[in-house]
Amino acid sequence: MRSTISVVDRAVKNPYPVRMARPRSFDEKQVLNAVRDQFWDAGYAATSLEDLMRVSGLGKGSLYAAFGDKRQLFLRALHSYTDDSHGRLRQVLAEAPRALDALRMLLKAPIDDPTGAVTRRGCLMANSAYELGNADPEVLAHAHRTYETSTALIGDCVVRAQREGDLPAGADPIALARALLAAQQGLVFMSRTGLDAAALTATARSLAAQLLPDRSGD
Amino acid sequence: MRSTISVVDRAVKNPYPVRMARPRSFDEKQVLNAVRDQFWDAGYAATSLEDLMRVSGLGKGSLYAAFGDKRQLFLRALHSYTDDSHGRLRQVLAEAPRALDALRMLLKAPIDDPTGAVTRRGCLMANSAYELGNADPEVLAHAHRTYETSTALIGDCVVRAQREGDLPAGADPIALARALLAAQQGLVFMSRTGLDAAALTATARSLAAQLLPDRSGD
DNA sequence: GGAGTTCTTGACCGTGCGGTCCACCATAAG
DNA sequence: CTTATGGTGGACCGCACGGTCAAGAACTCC
Repeated sequence: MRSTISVVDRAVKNPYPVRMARPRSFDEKQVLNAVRDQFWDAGYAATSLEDLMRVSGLGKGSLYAAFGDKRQLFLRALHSYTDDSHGRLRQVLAEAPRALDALRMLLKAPIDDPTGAVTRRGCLMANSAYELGNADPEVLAHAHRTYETSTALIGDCVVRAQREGDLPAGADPIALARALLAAQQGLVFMSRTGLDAAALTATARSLAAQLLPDRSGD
Repeated sequence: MRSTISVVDRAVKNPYPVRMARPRSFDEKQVLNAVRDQFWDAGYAATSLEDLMRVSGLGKGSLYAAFGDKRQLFLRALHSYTDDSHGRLRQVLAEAPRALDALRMLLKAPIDDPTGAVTRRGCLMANSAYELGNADPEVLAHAHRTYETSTALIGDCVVRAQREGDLPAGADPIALARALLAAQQGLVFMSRTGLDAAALTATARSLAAQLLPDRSGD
């Protein structure tokens, strides 16, 4: 009986069933980050299992035991990415002293990047939707959910900006949020095609000037 | 000597060197169109040679003899696509009685599509830039050139709209053209993720209202 | 009809892929 | 210590891919 009780105690204290054996020698989050970067840089199809083993430092067996096949590992990394992105977005939108500033950041983010290296990678979710959207409905569905969430977050911020008197109260916040999101994705895309920083900046300024007009003079 | 002269004559009249032999049993343009649709629907990596043989109706040998390898065939199809697209863009921009209407069409095009099937495919050039941009500099360079050309065409149209009094004369035409292009790419992208037609329409309207304001009341 | 040339077909090849499996290892409990 | 258990790494497999090639078909010219 003693052993049974001991087993129950252990099950409460840690997730290992019955008995602990050899513990994992890697941190799941670190592996997911490394894998995410690899998929981000090279895309799904162009990333081989060998690449994944190299960047994660794990053997095939470990990867498969821990995450399943390549596609599942990719989906895990993708979810981790979108969760992080939304976390950062929430933070930016919440921390800005004025909501309008936060919204302007959305359009300025793609150009706050001297070398263009960061922006050139684009957004992993967008890249994946483009590469796999036709073939993998789950990726498409996740993209849809992701952008709906982003739209809602930005929409809240638009409402706040309206309350603060920085945006016309009449406009539909969701439509404006979607317009901002579309504009941002467009900017990232143009950066990805190699548009130079100066032109990108001018474009972002033009978009911001018209989608988020300065009403301080009102 | 007679044969030499004959060769010259023939070279002028048709592209076959020296002597005509078995003629091609396919039309190059038709093959390129079929291949383009396949790449468009499935992407580059997800399209196998077998797919290409199926849609073109040709054997491997013929494809390779006529176009080289898979990548070259893809590049040919891509160039054909961008040429056609620019042709249509030129036509739309030139034929519109008022330049502003033509510019509005740019943002409305993604939603003039009841089932969404057409828009869901997105733009082959954009899809390719996303999928291959990291790995194939030539695709990226072609994307860059393509969008520079589009920018120039749209920029001309903006100038015309300014002359016609439909857009503020002060704005930088190129920056506005780039903003419109970015907005359009953003719209196409959101459609690709499965955004429903109603939301897409509202977004397009919101973008058009702010980027191309109605000045008829002025 | 014969000769010469190109186009077509499909069998064939090597490679690299994703995925499986198993022998070995590290750890915890007794 | 022994034993049980889960983690690890790499050898191995089958397959589908992109790409090659040779033999035959289709055509023109003489």
